Amino acid sequence: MAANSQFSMAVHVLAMLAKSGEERIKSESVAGSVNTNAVVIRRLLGQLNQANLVISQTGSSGGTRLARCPKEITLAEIYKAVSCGEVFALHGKSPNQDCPVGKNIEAVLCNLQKEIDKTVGEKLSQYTLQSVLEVIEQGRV
Amino acid sequence: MAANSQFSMAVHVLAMLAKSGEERIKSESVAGSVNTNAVVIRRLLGQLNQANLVISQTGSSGGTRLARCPKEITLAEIYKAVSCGEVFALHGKSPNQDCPVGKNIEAVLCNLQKEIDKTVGEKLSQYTLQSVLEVIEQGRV
DNA sequence: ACATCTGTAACTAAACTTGTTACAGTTATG
DNA sequence: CATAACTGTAACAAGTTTAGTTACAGATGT
Repeated sequence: MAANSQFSMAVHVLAMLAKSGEERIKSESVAGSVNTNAVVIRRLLGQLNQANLVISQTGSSGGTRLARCPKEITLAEIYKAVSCGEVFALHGKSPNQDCPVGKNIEAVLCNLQKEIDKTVGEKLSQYTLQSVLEVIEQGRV
Repeated sequence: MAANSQFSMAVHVLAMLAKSGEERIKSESVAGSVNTNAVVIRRLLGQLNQANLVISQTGSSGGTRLARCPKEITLAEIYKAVSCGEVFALHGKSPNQDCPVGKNIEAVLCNLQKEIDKTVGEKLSQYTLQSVLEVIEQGRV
């Protein structure tokens, strides 16, 4: 279980909130659908809250709802809110700077990394939470 | 050190092999440039070998060289050869099938995953090992 | 025969994600 | 105002992954 599934979980959670409209949903309910612990959900909601995607209320009859209309939330925003960010990682240790390849490879890979991340972001921004919800409610993909 | 940097390492390694042309390179030499252990390099070369990107020779004066011309090796092939594959992971546990969202979200995310992976592959196939080598040798990015 | 490589198994250490318990702080309600 | 019902968050355990290491079998040139 070491693969990062936060984006998947985030889309799931936000789809539920989108479906519920103005109504506030409890972390326990969401956890039931995602099939995990409520604290895991609250941790995730914390990140989504920081990204201004949801609004939570504490106290009795508290819960969480979307901060914006599902039509205005793109998957790119969700990805950005929860991801560690990079499709692939650069070297852990720095390459040997005395080697002509080692000396320049980092800059090349860093630029490539940015470009790939940008490409992923652009693709994800083609989808909104609304579009995801529509597919889910139609039951066909 | 848990972020997957195999793609970065693979590009580095293959760039070195590309620069050396027909000459066979020892894993020890490559390890010196990447700044890691020779066994790590040999493990990586094993994957690149399975993908028909390199050819290794055992025994004294053995080593590894590219299996093809750098112009014919795209970064997409390299990515495919070493990556675990996915930009984001699906849920670890299955969502609650009794929930209308939980029931359908997996299929939606799975399709999305495939599409993102395809997008990354297409972007990476725009670059060849040759093009990477040219940037490295010019020293500017 | 021997030195020099690759290939690979086995083990360790570090990092990360998830799950879980525990508890402080907030809010609605009788 | 007391209590029940929430969220927010810290702290810790467990499982997984990656990288680094050591060790050694097998291949090959001299």
